[in-house]
Amino acid sequence: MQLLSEQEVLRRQKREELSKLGFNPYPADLFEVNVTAADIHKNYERDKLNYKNISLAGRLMSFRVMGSAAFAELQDSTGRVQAYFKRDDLCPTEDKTLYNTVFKRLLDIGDIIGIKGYVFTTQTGEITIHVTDFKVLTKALKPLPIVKREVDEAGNEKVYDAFEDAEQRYRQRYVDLIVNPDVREVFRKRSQLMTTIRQYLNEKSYLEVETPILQPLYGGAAARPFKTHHNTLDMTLYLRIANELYLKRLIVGGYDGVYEFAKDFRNEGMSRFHNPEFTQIELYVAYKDYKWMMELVEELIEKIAMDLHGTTQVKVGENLIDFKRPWKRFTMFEAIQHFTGVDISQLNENELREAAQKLGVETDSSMGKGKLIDEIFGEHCEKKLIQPTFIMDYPVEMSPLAKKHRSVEGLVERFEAICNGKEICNAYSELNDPIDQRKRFEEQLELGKRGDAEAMLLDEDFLRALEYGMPPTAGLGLGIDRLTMIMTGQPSIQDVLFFPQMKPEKVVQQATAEDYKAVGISDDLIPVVIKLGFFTIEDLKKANANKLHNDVCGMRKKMKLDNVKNPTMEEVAGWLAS
RNA sequence: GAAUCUGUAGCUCAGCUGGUAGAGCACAACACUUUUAAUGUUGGGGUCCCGGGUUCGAAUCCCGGCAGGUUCACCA
Repeated sequence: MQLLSEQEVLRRQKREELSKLGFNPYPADLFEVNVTAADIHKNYERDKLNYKNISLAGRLMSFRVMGSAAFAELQDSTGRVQAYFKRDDLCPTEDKTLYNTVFKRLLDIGDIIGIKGYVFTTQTGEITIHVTDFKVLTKALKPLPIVKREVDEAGNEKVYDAFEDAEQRYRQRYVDLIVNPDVREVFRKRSQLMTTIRQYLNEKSYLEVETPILQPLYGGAAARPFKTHHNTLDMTLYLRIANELYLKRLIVGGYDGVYEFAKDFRNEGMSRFHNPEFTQIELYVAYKDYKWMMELVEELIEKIAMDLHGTTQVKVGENLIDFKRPWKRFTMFEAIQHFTGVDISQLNENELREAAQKLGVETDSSMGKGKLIDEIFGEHCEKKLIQPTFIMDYPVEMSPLAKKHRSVEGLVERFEAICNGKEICNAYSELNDPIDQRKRFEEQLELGKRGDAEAMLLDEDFLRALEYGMPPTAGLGLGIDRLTMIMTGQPSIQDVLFFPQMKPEKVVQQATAEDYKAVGISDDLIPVVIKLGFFTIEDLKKANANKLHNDVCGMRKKMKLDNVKNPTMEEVAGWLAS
């Protein structure tokens, strides 16, 4: 048995009443739509003749009833439009049921209806649909949060009773999308962003591919995986943490360029920058290097900004970020020198550790050269890089899949683009020397043995592929969620995922109607017992029979259930004894 | 994982030093033929997150849970 609020009960009654009057609250037949709200607002003024006979469907979002005439707002996928309902137009005969009963009494905010009519402009200047006929398309049983907006003379929008509780918005994203148009817009932009990337890469004739999500060995990144089991094969499988090694196999196979929008899964902490599943696009192009890839990233992301905003400048929180090419470029050593004044490029491990400590970076003995450099960078540089910036040439220890630098010992050909203090992409000249790659994997295995839970595994099949020969290749991983956060100015990753991962909703313990009946409580009295706070039979059994009898009779009266007979003392005792 | 804040009506929130809950919107009824946060009058609606404790008495104080936000740490 479900506990319903007064409004939910009422809407269920209205649903019944509609049916009785012959209005199916959930009709099966299609409703012909020939216009959208946005279309009307955009084109009506200069093309009035075309809006004499329109048909539109949407959700009722507000009512302003004034006796025999009323205004309502209808929301479709493109926005809202006002509709005018006039009793004598809707009901030209003596029978005023359609207006008086169906429209005024049985419709609620949240219901979905279809209307037919013509467009006009009201005395106050609002473009409005004069409704000549309407049809109930879906009765909503739950009330929506009512968010009211007012636009003042300066054009500033004021929002009243905003629906902004993050938990409710994420758990019931459908409600969030209904009442918060800016949320709908964020996800539209996310989709546009992916379309722009796809078009850009397709124009270059790169192939969009799909590779396994269930992998017997996880690889391509340093992260802890989700583990699962295949019954028929009776084997452990992992949800991918990256698709890098599979895409490179395809480059070995002879494609010049491959990319995949990949859902990756990492079994790690959650925060406003981390969701257990996230989307990354990975791209591999043969015969290119990381410098070439930098040019591509600049061009692609500048294009995304233009497509989404019509400008290269995007406001993110307090910062105005400009994606206009060319972006600033630093080697990692240059960046550290720039922000700390210390040149660490010639230091050995002990000198590095000393330098790190002087700079206030916490160190421990397990940290090698690469880790130390990375820590200094993370502590002193990354957060300060607001405008898009390329950081190039990383220590080899941090990058087991990247090719050794063409001219500097101890580094690899790798870059990251940092924007708004966060990494948005990561790219290398890919390591294609199978002997070197095997050595790097073996070093990772050593790290694993020392307890590094994120160390990579050795992938024999991947090495076999490299042994057949992979051309020099540039590779890129670009985080779609993080890029969307920046491009839409959203502060947390949950705001760019429709359904972010959350702890399960707590389910309130609740006995069913059958449970109550089983102990001998009649249908009529079940709501009374629930109202008294006995949500489980267990709770009920603990009650004192005299008090329970008294309470039930009292509550029955309070709930004005005049048709329901009070139980006898013996009956109540029977509930508890059964 | 740590620190910190929050949890009261369908929604947004008040509720002081403890005295069995309030507002606005939403809902119901009535009035109202171009309103726009429509308006006016009247009314209904609460597991005050859950469980303990202190007390004559707890939404309020204490302890423990649960859920969420923020910041930090690890990771993209």
